[in-house]
Amino acid sequence: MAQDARARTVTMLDVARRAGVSRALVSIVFRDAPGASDATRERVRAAAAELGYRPDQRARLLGRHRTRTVGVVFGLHREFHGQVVEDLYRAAEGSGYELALGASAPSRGEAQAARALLDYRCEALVLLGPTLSVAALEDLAAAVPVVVVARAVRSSAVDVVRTDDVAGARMATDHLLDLGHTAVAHVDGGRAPGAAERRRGYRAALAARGLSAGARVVPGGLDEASGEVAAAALLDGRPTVTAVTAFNDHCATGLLFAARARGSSVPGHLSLVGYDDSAVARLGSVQLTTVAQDSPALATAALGLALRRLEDGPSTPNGDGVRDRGRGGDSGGRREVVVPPRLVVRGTTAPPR
Amino acid sequence: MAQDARARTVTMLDVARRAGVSRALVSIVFRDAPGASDATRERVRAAAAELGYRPDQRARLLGRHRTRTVGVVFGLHREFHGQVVEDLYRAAEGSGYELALGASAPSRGEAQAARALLDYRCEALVLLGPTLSVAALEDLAAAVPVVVVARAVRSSAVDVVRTDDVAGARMATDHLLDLGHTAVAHVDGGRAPGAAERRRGYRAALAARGLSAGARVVPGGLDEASGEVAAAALLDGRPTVTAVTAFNDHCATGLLFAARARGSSVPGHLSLVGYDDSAVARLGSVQLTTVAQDSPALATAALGLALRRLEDGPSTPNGDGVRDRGRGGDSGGRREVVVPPRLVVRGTTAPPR
DNA sequence: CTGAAAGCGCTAACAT
DNA sequence: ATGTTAGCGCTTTCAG
Repeated sequence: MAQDARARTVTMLDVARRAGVSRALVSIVFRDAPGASDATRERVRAAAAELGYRPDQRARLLGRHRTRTVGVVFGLHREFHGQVVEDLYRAAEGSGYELALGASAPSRGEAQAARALLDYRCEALVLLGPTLSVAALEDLAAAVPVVVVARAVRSSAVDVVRTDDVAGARMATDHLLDLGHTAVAHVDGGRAPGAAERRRGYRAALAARGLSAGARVVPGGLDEASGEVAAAALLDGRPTVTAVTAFNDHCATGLLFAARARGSSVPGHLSLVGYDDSAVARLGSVQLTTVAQDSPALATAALGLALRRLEDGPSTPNGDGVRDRGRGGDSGGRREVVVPPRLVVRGTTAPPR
Repeated sequence: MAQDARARTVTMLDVARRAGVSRALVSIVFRDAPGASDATRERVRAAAAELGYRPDQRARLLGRHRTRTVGVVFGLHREFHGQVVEDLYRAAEGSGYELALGASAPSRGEAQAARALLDYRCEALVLLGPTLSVAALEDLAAAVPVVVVARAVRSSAVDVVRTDDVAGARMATDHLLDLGHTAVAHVDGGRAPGAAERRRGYRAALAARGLSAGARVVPGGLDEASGEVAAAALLDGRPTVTAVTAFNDHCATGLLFAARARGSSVPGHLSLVGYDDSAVARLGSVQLTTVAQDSPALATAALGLALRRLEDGPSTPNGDGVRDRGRGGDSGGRREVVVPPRLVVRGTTAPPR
């Protein structure tokens, strides 16, 4: 029963006729706007259902002056981004706003994704761990409110929501130090968003115990392969460290595999802490000690900031209370929400032996 | 220099005025339609650039009768989907069609994602490994051409593009059998797309050597945790198998960790084959033998089928040659493209000892 | 090559 | 409560 002749698109007028009312009435019903009796609403909805009518979003958004759509740019290959996107959907539910996704990947730039989203007239942009230059971000911010998630951008043009990575890395390092380790290395994330902060947290922890001299930052990255490379630097020859904090769980996993492949047991010979509390970290047979980011909180805050910008627009001089120009003299008072991380102690960390 | 007063949206008319031409001209230029001198095009583009004009996609799509947009539904937490989506973008480049993303996740159903895409009037839908019922798929297919990727849907309502999973699983199993293993188990993917085929390929390989009696299918899944659970079933007590094929690399990774945690070496005590050739599989310290799916081919074929449906629409009775109603008497002749898998032999498989 | 004009499927005043 | 009527920003035909 394959209906090959695609039915002509059902329009509002069709529904109106079917229900014996005017088009405006149908519009009212579908917008849940006041001005229609319950009986009519019922009738219209029934007619629509029978015809399989669904309002055309393009037309809706065009007619309305606002799209009430927030664009989200995320990395297709970033596990953590998937989590945040899911939480953003949750956060958007019932907010009256829709989400539009723009994917970035090695072969598809973030700028391109963002531009495409703007072409659909998203009213705001949420960028997950963007690697865009500050100039590029400000460029986007010139068009719509921009919220950067998981990267500490120092620009008065964008809002920022991020985990306190300095604190996170510090917790991880302190945990190792508390266990008695004195030779702790950090495999960093290079130029990845958050990497600088995590390096800083690591160094701060060492400094606080007068161990700065022993700081050892090894080049890493955000995938497993980078952890593997770091393992070579760290473990080949006579091992000089007994513990490592890695940029993230992926990196830590690579390191873990590589360490075990070399016969060094974790946490026997080497203690290891990751970051992000990913799926692997939770495995019973991995039990990676890690620093968890509160993705729901990040998502909620990000969407919250975006919506606040939209609601207290420049066109609404006197908002309903909350004013966001709190500090400095810069117009708009860009905001930064910093979410605390949480250390999850599992099985890859133990006292040195 | 934060410009707080968002500039009023720049419209085509603004560009026209600035360039000293008519609106129609601007339209022509931006559509790359014939009817404007090179000099004029230049002038219009310049004016647009100065004003930062970007055509409004909503209006564009509304005015045009076609949206030339293909909707893609993918799983936010499926690493392989990310790969295919990236390849779909590549495939779409220069095709004259745009992609619109709809994400599914535990908290956001595929149907919901698909519906949202249809509300934007996508002309076709590409669904990656959907878990939707056949009825639901046919429902969608009633509205637009639907291409299902990575799942063997037996319905005349949708086109299908998939890896030959039976062959893939068989290659994996044969490889183990060729190495001399006789006790080979399969950790399956339950009800996941492709799981049934992979079970079948596994069984076929055993049957071909008269080993059917020793077939052992262990319940698994598509994440690491499922592999871990399977490991318990397989390795606790006296191990009864010397080799395992897993539903995918994630599952295999869980199994690998769990096996090593139990002190059974891979491939020493246990040979292991995954599926998908994911990032972890390629790690130097993992070197997982696996079955690779040709993601670029899948993406290209999927988009190709979708576009073919759109171009040889029912409204174009006599296409430019290719006819897709080849077999059976069903209207439309649904197509299926089966892409061959490729066995990648690495280090987790070895002869039994 | 240009300008006028109808229409895409809605929304949102404004009348009745 | 219900109908009428302009738009929204663009595409596309058609006569200049």
